[in-house]
Amino acid sequence: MDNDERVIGIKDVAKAANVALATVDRVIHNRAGVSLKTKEKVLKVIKQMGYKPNIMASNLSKSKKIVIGVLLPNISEGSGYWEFPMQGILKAKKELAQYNIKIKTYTFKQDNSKEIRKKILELINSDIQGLVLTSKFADEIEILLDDCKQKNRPYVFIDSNVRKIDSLCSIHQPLFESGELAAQLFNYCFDRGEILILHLKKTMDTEGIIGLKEKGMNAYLNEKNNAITTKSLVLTDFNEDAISDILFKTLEDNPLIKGVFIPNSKVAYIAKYFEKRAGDKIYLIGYDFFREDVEYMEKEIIDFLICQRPEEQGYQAVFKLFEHLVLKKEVEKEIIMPLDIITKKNYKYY
Amino acid sequence: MDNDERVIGIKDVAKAANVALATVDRVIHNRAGVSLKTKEKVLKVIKQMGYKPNIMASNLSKSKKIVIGVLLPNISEGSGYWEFPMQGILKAKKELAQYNIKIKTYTFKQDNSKEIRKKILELINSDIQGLVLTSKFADEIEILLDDCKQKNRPYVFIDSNVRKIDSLCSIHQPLFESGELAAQLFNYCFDRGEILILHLKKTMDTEGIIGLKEKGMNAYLNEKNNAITTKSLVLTDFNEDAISDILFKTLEDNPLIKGVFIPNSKVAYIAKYFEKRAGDKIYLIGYDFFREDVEYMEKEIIDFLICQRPEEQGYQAVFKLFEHLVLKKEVEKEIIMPLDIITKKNYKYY
DNA sequence: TCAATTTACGGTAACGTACCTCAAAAATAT
DNA sequence: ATATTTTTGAGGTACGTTACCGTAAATTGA
Repeated sequence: MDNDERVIGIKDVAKAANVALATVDRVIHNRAGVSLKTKEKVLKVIKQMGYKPNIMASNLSKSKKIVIGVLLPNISEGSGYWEFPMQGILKAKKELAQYNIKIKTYTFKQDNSKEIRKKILELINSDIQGLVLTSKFADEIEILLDDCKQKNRPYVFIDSNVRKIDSLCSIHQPLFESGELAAQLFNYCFDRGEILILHLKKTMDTEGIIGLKEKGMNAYLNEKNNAITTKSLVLTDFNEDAISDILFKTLEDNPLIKGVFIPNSKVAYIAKYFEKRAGDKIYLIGYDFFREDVEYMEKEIIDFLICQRPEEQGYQAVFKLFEHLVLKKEVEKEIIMPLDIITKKNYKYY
Repeated sequence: MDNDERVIGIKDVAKAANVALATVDRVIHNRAGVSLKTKEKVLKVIKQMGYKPNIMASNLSKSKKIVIGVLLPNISEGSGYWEFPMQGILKAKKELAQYNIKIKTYTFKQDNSKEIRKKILELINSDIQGLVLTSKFADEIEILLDDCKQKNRPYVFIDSNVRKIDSLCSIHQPLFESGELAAQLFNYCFDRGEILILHLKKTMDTEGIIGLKEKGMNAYLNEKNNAITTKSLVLTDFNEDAISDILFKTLEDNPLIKGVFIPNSKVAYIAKYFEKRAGDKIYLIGYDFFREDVEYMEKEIIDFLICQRPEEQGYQAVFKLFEHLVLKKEVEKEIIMPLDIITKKNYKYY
C-alpha cells in the first residue's frame, strides 16, 4: 500500500542529471552561476524524480535565522481581546523554536498613533522576514505594507474584515454571518418582539465591524421573521449610573424588547446590570469568551456567546508564515474562522 | 528581550562535563557502558546547560523510520462517521512525512469480529512504534493493549468515552454534557412539552454512548425545567414505511412532543420524514455534521447539530504520538474535545 | 589580441546528532 | 598475581543540505 519511497536527495538529482552537486544547489536556490541550459535540464530531472528537499537537513545547514514580526495592540488595552491571539502566537513560537524561528512582538496602545508610527518605523528597519498584523488601523499601516511589498516581506492579516489582496494570507471572521447567527439564536428563543442592539463607543476602530454584524442580524430577521424588529442604542457615557439609567429606561419604554445584542466583547460589562433587574427574561448574546463571562453564563444571564477562536487566529497567522518561509508550501490566501457558539453547557470544553 | 541563546550541542556538554563525546551519547540514549557516577555527572551538566537535542539533526541522522498504526472501523461502514477522524489522520500523515513517519491503517467492519481479531493479530506482529485506536470494542482489544504494554508501545484512544489509565493519551468527548447542551438548546426553543429521544438500533456498540447523552439531557431538564419531559422511542425496523408509521403515530399520540433528539449521526435519515410532515414545528437536534445534513439545515428541519471535531480528534491522536515518539515531549493524558454547535447560519465555516 | 571581468562548475567543510568500531584504562572477580 | 568485565576515550561515517572557495571557461572591453 504505502509505497516505501526511498528518500530522494540532492545527490540523486545530481547523479541523474549528470551535473555537480553544487549545480543542483544553484538551480534549486536560484543562485547565480548556472547556464540556462543546465538549469532546464536539472529542473526537468527534479520534476521527473519527484524530488522534495529535506527540510530537516535544510534547516540544519542553513545559517540564517528567520525572524517573524508581530504588530498588534497591547494586551492590557481596551477589551483585552488581544490576549487570545497573542496566546496563539506564543504557542506557535514555542512549537517553531525548533526550526530556528524567532518571533519579535511589537505592541502599541490602540489610541496612541504616535506609538503606532514608532513601532512601524522599528519594523521597517528591523531584520524580519515576515509580518503578522491586524488590518484595523488602515491609515497608519499603508506605509509599512508598501515597505513590505518592496522588500518582498510576506505579511499575514489576523482578525481582519477586509480582504487585502497583496497579503500572503488573510484570516477572516465572517462578521455579517455572525450577525445572522445571533438573529437565528434569538429567533429560537422568541418569535416576536424586539432586539436591542447595544453600541458601546469606546474604541473608534470598531464601527465597520459592528455595522456588519448589525446588518447581518437585520438581514436574517427581514428574510425569516418580520415579527422581530431591532432597535439600536448607543452608549457613550460610561459612568455606571448613567448606563444603568439609560438602559433601564430604554427597557421600560420598550416592553417588547426580549433580547439584547452586544456586538463586541463587553457582554459581561452589560450583564451585571441585568443581574439586578427584575422582570421577564431578556436574552443576551455577545461576542468572545472571557473569564468574566463565566459567572453570567452560569446564571444564564448571558445566553450565547459567538466566538471565533482568537488564539487559533494568532497561531495560524504565524504558522502560515512558517509554512511559506521555511517549508516553501503554498499557503491559502484566505482563512475563514468558524463561528463557535458558546453556552453555559459547553464553555468548559472550549 | 529574546535572549539570543546560542545553540548548545552535544559537544558543549562533553566539554563541560569533561568526558568523551561518546559518553554523552551513551547517557542521552541510555546505552550500556557507562558508570552510574559519570551518568549522573553528565545528566547534571545537561540540566545545568539547559541542553536540548536538536530534533532536526537528530531526525536527520536517525536511521530507523517510525511507524504508527491506526486501528479503526471502515469508512464505508455504518454511519460513515469514521471518515472524519481518518481525514485528520491523513492530514497528520502528510504533515509528518517530513519526519520520516509512516502511518499504517488497519480498518475493519464493525460487526465482523473475525476481521477485528485478524487485524489485531496483524498489529501485534507488525513493526509499529505507536498505535491509534478507538475504545468501543473493548472485549477484543484487551489482548492488543496487553501486547502494547508489554512491548512498551504507546497507544492513544480516539473518540473514547472511557478513560483508559494506561494509554499515552485519551481523546474524550463529553457525552453527558452534550446531552445537557442539547436539553439547554431545546429549552431555548420551548419552555414546556416533551422531547422524543430516538434510538436507532443499528450498531450495537453505541448503547453506552447514547445512554450517557440521554442521562445528560434528563439531568439538565430535572435541574432546570420540569415542564419539559422526555420520552424514548426505539427503532429496530429500518423499513422506510415502518419508520414513517411508528414515527407519525408516536407524534400523533403525543401532541406535546416539540423536540426530537437523535443521539447519533443519523439525523438526516430521520429529518426526511419531518420534511413531508405538516403541523407544528418540531425541533430537531442531532450529532455530527455530514453533507447530507446541509439540505435539512437550510430548510431548518434540523435545527442544531452537536459536533466534536472528529477530524481534529484523528489529527491530534497521531500528533500526540509524534510528540511523544519523536519530540520526546510530555503529552497530556487526556484531551477533551469542545462541543461545537452547528446551525444553518454557521455550518459553512465549520 | 590580451588582460579584466563575469559566469560555470567541482570540491568540500560545515550543521548537530546517531551509531559504530577499536583500543586503552579502570574496576572487578578469580 | 592474573583473568575478566566494565568503563572510557578517540575517531570515523552518515544523514541531506547549505555555503564558500577555488579554478576553468566564456565573455567582455580596449
